[in-house]
This record gives sequence, structure tokens and C-alpha cells, in this order.
Amino acid sequence: MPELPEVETVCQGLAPQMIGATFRTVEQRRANLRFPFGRDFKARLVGAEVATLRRRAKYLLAGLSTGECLVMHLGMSGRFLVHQPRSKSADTLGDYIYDSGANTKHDHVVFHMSSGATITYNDPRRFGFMLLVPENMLDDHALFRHLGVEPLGNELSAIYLSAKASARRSSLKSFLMDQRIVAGLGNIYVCEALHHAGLSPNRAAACLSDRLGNPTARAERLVIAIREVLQKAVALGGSTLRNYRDPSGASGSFQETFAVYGRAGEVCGRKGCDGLVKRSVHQGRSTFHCGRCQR
DNA sequence: ACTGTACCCTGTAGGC
DNA sequence: TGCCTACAGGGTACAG
Repeated sequence: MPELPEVETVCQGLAPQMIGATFRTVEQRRANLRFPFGRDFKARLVGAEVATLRRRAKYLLAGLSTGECLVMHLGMSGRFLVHQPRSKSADTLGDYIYDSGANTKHDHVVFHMSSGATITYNDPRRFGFMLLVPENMLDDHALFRHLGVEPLGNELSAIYLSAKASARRSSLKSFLMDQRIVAGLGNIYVCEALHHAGLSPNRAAACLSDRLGNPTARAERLVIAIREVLQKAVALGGSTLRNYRDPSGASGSFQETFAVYGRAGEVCGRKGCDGLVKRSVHQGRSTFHCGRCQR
């Protein structure tokens, strides 16, 4: 589930539950997820107040009153769920519906907040992780030091992409999947953005730059496409794939608008295009594109 | 410096 | 029903 729009959705859902609340108790049910939690993880959280909650790339960052930052990454299968004891209908967050009778096997961390809310982190594949990092050392931390620009911020521009792509030999797909270039894009949104821009994932990344190093029209189109695809996905609450559906409509619905992702063999999602969606593999990841309108 | 591959881990879908 | 393989939205370590 978690690329930028999904992490943003989770951030927005957790914010009212976490900001201003303190960690009353913390259950840490394993020594590690993808990485060890670090020394005294629980002790450093208990009593701390959450001052801020924000997203950077695919990371959730909770700024604490202790001066540390709780860094959370959802990996491939990580989810948060909120349980409000006073409200029967508030058990949902993002695309996840909490079923207290099932699937608790992979509940690895539980935050009991001073507000009474219980926030559970569930992650079957355990590719996600949590760490505590001093706030003033975040930018220098190995996880963040090399991150590229935020695609929804002002730093993403055709000039930026052109400069990064000019000396590249890789494909456009690999280029956009690289978090050092644009931070937060993942497999779904790279496929969808390239389709939106009418660009083949197989094309060389260097096509974004002309001989003088200036951005091409393709780069301009790509920037617009990335922004539009992500903005729309955020507005729709992200994408929900093979997960629980939320009957109240709070789950993501962007997957219903996929033009190419996961649609191999089907007709292209572009109006007026009757091309078929092809599946290929880049760096071991499935890629979907229309052979007709993506050039 | 760059690029692609193998790998981390569990669950699920599909073929036989 | 079971067994097997391939695949899944993440990132990293390593070889070439």
C-alpha cells in the first residue's frame, strides 16, 4: 500500500490521534522489524508528547517533546490502526479496518496514548521499521541524507529533472523509482505518471535533457503528470489493493482510476486510445504501460 | 559513479 | 484438498 499518497493519508489520519497526546504505555512485541528498534525504545517513548507529525518521502515523522523524532516506515505491508474505546465507528484508518478478532498475529507495536486512543502497527512482511533519532540529526541521518525532492513541493521542476537525468544511462522507470531523485514515488505512481505524461518507461532518462542540458518538453510534461497523479491520489485517500474495504468510504479509491497499473492485457485507460497495456520488468519490479500512447 | 541482481519476510493467487 | 511457483505497494548490500 504505502507510497507517498498512502503515507500522506495515514499521516492525516494519525495526526488528530497523536498530536498533543503523550505515550502512556508502549507494547513492543519483537526486538526488531526490518531493523532493531534501538536501545530503550519503549522507555524513550513513554511520557513523551507528540508535538508534530509530518511526512517526508515515505516516512512518517513524529516530533517528540524529548527532542527525539519517532521515524516510522510502513515498508510493503505496514499499517496503522486506531482504536477509540468511546466510539464504535472510529476503528478505521486509511485503508485498514480493524478487526480485533483476526490478524493480530502481526501486531508488532501498540501505542497507548494519553487520549485513550490505541494505535497498533501491523506488518506481516516486516519490511517496515521504527527508530528514534534526535530531531537535530535527522537531515544527516543515512535514511534522509540522500533523499531527493518532494514531488508535491516547489523543488520538483523540469530543470531539476533534466539536470539529474542528463548523465543517466538508466530508463525513465528506474530513474523515477530512485528515491535520491524524487522521494516518495513508488511502483504504482511511477507507472501512472509515465502514462499520464505519454512517456514510455523504457525510454532513456536522458530524454528529459537536451544537448545543452536544458529541460525538454517531455520533462515539462512529466513534472505536471507526477503532480497531477499524486494530487489526485491524495485527494482520493491513496490506493487500496487487496485489502479490507471500508464501508464508510474512508478507504482509498485511487486504484479504481488506474490507467495502466495492474491492468496487463486490458485496454489502455486513456480516452480515445485503444492500445493494450503491457507488462514488463524493470529492476525486478513489474512495469505497466500502453504500447500505443506511451512513447 | 552507476546499474542491475539478489535478498530481506509473509501471504496469496493460480497452475497442476 | 494440497503442493508448487510466482508475485506483491519497500529499501539495502553487493557485484560487475
